[in-house]
Amino acid sequence: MKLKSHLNNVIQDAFLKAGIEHAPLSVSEATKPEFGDYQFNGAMALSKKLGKNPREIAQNIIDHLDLTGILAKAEIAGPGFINLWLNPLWIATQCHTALSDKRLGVSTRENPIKVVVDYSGPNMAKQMHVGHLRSTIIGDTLANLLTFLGDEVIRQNHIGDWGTQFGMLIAYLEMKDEDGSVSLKDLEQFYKDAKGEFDANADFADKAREYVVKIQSGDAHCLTLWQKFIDISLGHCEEVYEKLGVNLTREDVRAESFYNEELPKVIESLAEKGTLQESNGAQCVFLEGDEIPVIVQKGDGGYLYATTDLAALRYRAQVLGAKRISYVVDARQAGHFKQVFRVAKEAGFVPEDVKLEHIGFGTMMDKSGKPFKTRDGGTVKLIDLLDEAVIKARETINNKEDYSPEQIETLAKIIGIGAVKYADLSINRESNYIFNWDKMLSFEGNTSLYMQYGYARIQSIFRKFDANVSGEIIIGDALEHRLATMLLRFEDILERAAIDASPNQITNYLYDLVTLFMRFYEQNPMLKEGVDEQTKMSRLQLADLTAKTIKQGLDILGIQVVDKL
RNA sequence: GCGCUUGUGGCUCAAUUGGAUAGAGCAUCAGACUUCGGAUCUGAGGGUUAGAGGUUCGAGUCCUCUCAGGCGUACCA
Repeated sequence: MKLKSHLNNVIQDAFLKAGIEHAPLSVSEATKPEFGDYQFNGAMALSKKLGKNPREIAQNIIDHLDLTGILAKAEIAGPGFINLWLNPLWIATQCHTALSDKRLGVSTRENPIKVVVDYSGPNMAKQMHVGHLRSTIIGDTLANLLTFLGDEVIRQNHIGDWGTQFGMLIAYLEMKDEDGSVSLKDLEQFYKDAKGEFDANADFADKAREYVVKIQSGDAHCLTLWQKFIDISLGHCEEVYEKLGVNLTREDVRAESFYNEELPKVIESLAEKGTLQESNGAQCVFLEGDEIPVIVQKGDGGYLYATTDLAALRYRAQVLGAKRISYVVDARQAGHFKQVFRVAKEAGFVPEDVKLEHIGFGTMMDKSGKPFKTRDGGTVKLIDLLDEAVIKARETINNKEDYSPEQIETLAKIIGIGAVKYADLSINRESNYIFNWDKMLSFEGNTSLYMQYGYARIQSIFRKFDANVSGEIIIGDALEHRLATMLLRFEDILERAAIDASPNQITNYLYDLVTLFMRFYEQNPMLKEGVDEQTKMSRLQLADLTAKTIKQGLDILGIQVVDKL
């Protein structure tokens, strides 16, 4: 239900009838219940243009407003606000329709586009650490969201599988263990050991350097070893994705090395366009207004990540045909992407109409506000963090005696992983955020557990009711009115979140929805004595739609629900 | 130095992108029918939105300056 769009049409219609010529202006949600459901503030904005006082304009609009369909009432307030009340009958009908729809009334795009979402991007030389968490879950949510709305989403996992450190790693792999599966169990340690050997053993260091050259020149033996190393390392990542419930597969992997043979061509193309300049031995693109150039080829002939990113941009725009390319990468790389995007457009690698965006995010901090580290200052492995989340979740539910150990385990995973993801997704993407176990695993406040509790509570009602729900939805009081309206806002919220790539708009909505439902639940009994049949059926349907909306919303965030907590 | 970015109750975060009296949750205090799941709900106190100017009908939001923090600043990714 594109609620706002419907309301805007009504307003626009009134514009026409009132003889106001102006580009469409949008309604917004009312800031308070006393001010109705929606408000239109355009009269004030029009005041200067039309040379009339805003209240007069507002009155003119109201006089021509259709109050027979969506709207029930409109009032002028303050300097020229128009407060709008939705028609309860209309709301009820829409909720009823949404309930019978698998997509809860959310339409699919009329004009879907191809969108590349680049996220996660772990380095194969090391185990995934907390630094990859945000990219992985924000990116996955964005991909889920756009898929749900109907876009053709192409997930791209730009893994780091190339570079000098791989010479060292595969040389060590060969020396240490033919099979590889044993010694790679702990990649972090493997890396440290290899580095240790590199520093201590001159022969080994030579061999490592030799291997770098060999891989890059396509030596079959070295490439086989390298491939083996990547396979195992990627396997570790997939274990993490599995635990996280993230929808990334091998098919989504387009590694750095995938673009290798494109790199010289990128340089060539830039040279042809005449944008390339040599500076201190390196090949650079100087952008107007930027002091620092984009270096695309080092003095020694090697390529840099800007080169790879340019190749990837060209591939995504020209081969994959993407119209929107979103990079979910740490905010600190804003400068890099700004430059690379400009170069890509100016060089014609990416057509003008393709939207390039860097979806930046802040750093994860500990309780004291410092970057998240282990006690001894090392990076926290993602897998350890997730395991700890499950353990902590288990502690919060260990007083449940009617569950089997298996059920507890399943529940702990859903709660623990959900908490980690929700905590991250529920804060503004661009700011740093404080990682706090106690807060994220709480039943209170804006947490996944509170949403899951709300959902389970509704399921409990239906377990008890255990019959078919039928009949109409009747908006009986102000709370039902608000709840029903909130439910109809779902699509608008998703749409907004998709445009801004900001999952926290979804979590904010879900939190408001669940809070509202809890109040409704306290005040509007369904199965208690003395509730007439019609009211019962109506309220049950509102509860049902609430539960389905929570479930769908969390599903987009990659978080599961359970019928019983 | 230059550039980007952040600053909102004691703490953690919102604020529909310029709208009405800046909202939640923790924490504190006070309440709720022998509970459709009390893992809940209701209420109270707590704010000069870092500071100073400006733009306009209207500013937490936009502009300028100041203060304080974070990050980035050519051959790592």
